[in-house]
Amino acid sequence: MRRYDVNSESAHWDHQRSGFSNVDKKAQNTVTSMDAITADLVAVLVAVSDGNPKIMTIAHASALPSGPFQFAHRSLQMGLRAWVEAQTGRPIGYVEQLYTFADRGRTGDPDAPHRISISYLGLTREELMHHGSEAQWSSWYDYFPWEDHRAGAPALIAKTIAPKLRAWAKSEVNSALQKQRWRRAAITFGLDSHDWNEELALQRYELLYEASLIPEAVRDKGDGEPVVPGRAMTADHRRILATGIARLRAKIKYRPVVFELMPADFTLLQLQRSVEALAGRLVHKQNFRRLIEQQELVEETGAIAADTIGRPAKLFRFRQGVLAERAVIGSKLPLSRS
Amino acid sequence: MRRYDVNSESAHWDHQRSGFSNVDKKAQNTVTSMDAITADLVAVLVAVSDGNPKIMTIAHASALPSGPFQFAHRSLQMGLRAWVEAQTGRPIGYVEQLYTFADRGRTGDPDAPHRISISYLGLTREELMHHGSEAQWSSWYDYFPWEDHRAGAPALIAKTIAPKLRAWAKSEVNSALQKQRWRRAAITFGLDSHDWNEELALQRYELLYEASLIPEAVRDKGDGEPVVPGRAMTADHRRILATGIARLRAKIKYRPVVFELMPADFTLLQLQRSVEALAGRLVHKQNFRRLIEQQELVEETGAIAADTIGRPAKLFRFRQGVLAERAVIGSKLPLSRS
DNA sequence: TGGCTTATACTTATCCTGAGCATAATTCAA
DNA sequence: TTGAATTATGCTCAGGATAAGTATAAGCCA
Repeated sequence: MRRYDVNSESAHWDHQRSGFSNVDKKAQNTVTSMDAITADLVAVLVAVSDGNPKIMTIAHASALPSGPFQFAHRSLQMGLRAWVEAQTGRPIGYVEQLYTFADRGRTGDPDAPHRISISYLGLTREELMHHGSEAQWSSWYDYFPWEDHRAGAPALIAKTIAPKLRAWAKSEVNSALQKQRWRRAAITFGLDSHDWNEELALQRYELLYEASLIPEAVRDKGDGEPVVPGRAMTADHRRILATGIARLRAKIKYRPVVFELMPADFTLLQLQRSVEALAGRLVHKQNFRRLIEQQELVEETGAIAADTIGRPAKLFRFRQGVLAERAVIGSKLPLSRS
Repeated sequence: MRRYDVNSESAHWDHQRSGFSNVDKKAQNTVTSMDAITADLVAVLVAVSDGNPKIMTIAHASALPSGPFQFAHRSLQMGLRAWVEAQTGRPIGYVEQLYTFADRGRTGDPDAPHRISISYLGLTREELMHHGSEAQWSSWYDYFPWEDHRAGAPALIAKTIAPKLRAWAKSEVNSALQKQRWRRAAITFGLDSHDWNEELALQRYELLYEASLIPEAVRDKGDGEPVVPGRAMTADHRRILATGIARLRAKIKYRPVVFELMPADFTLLQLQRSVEALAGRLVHKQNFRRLIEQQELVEETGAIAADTIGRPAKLFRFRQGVLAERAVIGSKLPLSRS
């Protein structure tokens, strides 16, 4: 049974054996040409500005910032931090590891040496960046136009994606698998009375890749035709970005990470707009406020927002205390006392 | 501000710069002696039997199964799958990546070549294993005796851990940091009116390591005295195990992964016992059943459990359908319709 | 001033959760 | 054979969280 998970590699389910055994562990401290690999650190560095989610890109917005993990780095995360600081001139607050990829199939060349990509999600404020390098901010919806549902489901889903996926499903001869293909499409893209689930960003990308509807698939597999809009990236960077988006969308629901993207003072509407930008959908204003306040995530600064339209809003700041208080995560087990 | 997260590396917060830049990406396809590293795959392979959580270990239960990632492997996950199949004689169902570590500080030798550990969590049924190799099953509470709260908080927390952590906090001269140390101890170990949170397994291990109360810390750092019971492991394997435990404890709450550990047919009590074994705490029986049934995770087989004490229980099986239906994860955002 | 915009308070029905009571169906030992 | 022990299962009940909306406040601008 194939599984889809935010964290899953595309797991081909063949059962080939290899000579891999845990017994011969002794002689592995020497780097042989067979085992030697290189590791890249890849960053999904996120900011929000003007109510849009941005990511840092390089090479004319065609790649995520990445660089080799080097001997000088004491640890992976420090390697990444050092690199981001060199880019931005400032330390970033929040960094978490995303996923480690090593899929030769994705690079085209089957004889290529193993190259591992260790990807990270980083959150920062755009204001902290100094420009001028080849690095720039790009909206992540440039790469995933089907992910922005703030103004309703984008037209391209009904117009392009759904029909193409239906055709892709139909092209499978086995009728059970055919049904399964369409079911998967319907679930991930919210078709056929299924609700849209913003957390499935990675699954959607994987599906479009499998159906050969995006440039990366055509490039890697040599078949199909890229018909779905959205800017591609080098190597599997767009896949890594999808992983980051999915992770962040899941995380903002149970951890106060949005504040990493906010200025020190903000109104509740600004906060809401940031959340909406990340989630790609709108939230209920009054209930959003109730949620924020009841969780005691913020406190009033006393000041009032200037130069606004409509009734001026109070300014809030993040209550630093919660980071220490809240190791507590929501338990969904019906615990017993005794 | 230091953060604690299930996924965080122990992040030393110094701001050293390095020569790491994303500009010199071109010449990186050749493996130089500086950049060359080796990658190990490490598996936290979990089963439940006799109501206890087991992990597969090697080397007389002192290490997690691990082996080098080799050229023959098409992808990381396939390398791991191949390896586990060779060990168990059967494919495993559920595999997910845990974390990638590369912390030289933990190996003792500061000049050691970079060695990356890519760890995975795998779930299986003990019955599927063939024995006879150096591999064996061990209860994970042998390594983390303070994690089992099924019979109430273990005595060693109040008797040994809490006093030692208090002393560790006191040994800090800066009074603010001193307070912070104790606060952290209290939160992670459920002291001072804080509730026990079973998901903080990794944070607890990290704390004991920092406080030099376990053998690994003494081995790596050369100070302190290991006073807390619990079997140690080679390298940072116990840390990886803690990561796996934390991940699994979090995951059983929102994904139906427990069933990977169950036989085909089971009673609801058996299911409950498995969850309790993993979570390390007891759950409310009636509410647990309501939760399971309301989510339509299981269906009756029609049969009835034999050879039991008390009223015989119906047998259930996992409804395979849910894996296809439930891409849906709980949304905690107050979404709006319009 | 009236209309537009945003902020914020409050209401209402519904669902979910924690906690426990009550009863059913067995085994086992006196 | 009876009752204690043990497990299974049905049901209730209160409180809190959630979804959805109504109502009012406080600014701007034409």
